Amino acid sequence: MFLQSFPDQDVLGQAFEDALEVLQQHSDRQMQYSTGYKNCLTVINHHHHLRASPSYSAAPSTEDQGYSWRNVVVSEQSNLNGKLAAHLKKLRLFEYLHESLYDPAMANCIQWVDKPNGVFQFVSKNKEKLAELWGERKGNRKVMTYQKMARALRNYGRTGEIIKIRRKLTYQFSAVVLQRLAPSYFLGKETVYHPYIPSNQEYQCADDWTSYNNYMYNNGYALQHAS
DNA sequence: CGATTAGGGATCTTGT
DNA sequence: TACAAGATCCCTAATC
Repeated sequence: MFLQSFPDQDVLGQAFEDALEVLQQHSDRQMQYSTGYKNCLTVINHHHHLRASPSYSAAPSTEDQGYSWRNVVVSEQSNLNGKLAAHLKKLRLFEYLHESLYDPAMANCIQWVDKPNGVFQFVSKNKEKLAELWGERKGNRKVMTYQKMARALRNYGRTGEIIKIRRKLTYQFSAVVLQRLAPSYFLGKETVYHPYIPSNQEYQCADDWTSYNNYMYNNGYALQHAS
């Protein structure tokens, strides 16, 4: 549904260039990123003016009615040569997590469980490291911990950006968030979103959903859903 | 049992 | 000033 309004290659390329320019101009502020790709992705996420507004009224889910698109409206009203502040709105937690999921360097902290459906899982051993980096990115006074980060994550449960999956350290992005942040969105591909439906059957996934996880959770998981 | 993980109320902080 | 989006603190419960 987004395809009609999706920018062509030239426009997208220009968006990347503009994004880089924005980042260079503000490299001393929030944009303390490690790679150019992440920089571009984050900034371009905010180039909503490149898309036609009707896309948003066609949002497929009703669960996110509570989500505020105020910032989107602000972005639509601005342009790259003008109100940069609108594009530099604070990075949000779910954006950071999504970004990390595409960063190979973070694979030891967070990874996809079911990528097409936005299901991801923190790595128990290194989840605190991810939280620390999140805190550093935000420039918090104190060290961010997984416990505090998870508290923010639980708040997403109310607004629907991310919901908790009944599996250890596992969460799922909402369809809207996934569409908004997924790189495939920028490549002009559509993705079909399937809300996570737990079953007693063994979870099958092409990713690293290995015997370790099966060993850890399968039994208890089945029991939980039997009740 | 002890360590993790999960959930949520209350309050504070920061930026718009 | 009001509100958003956490951040922080803290306590309890469930699970491993």
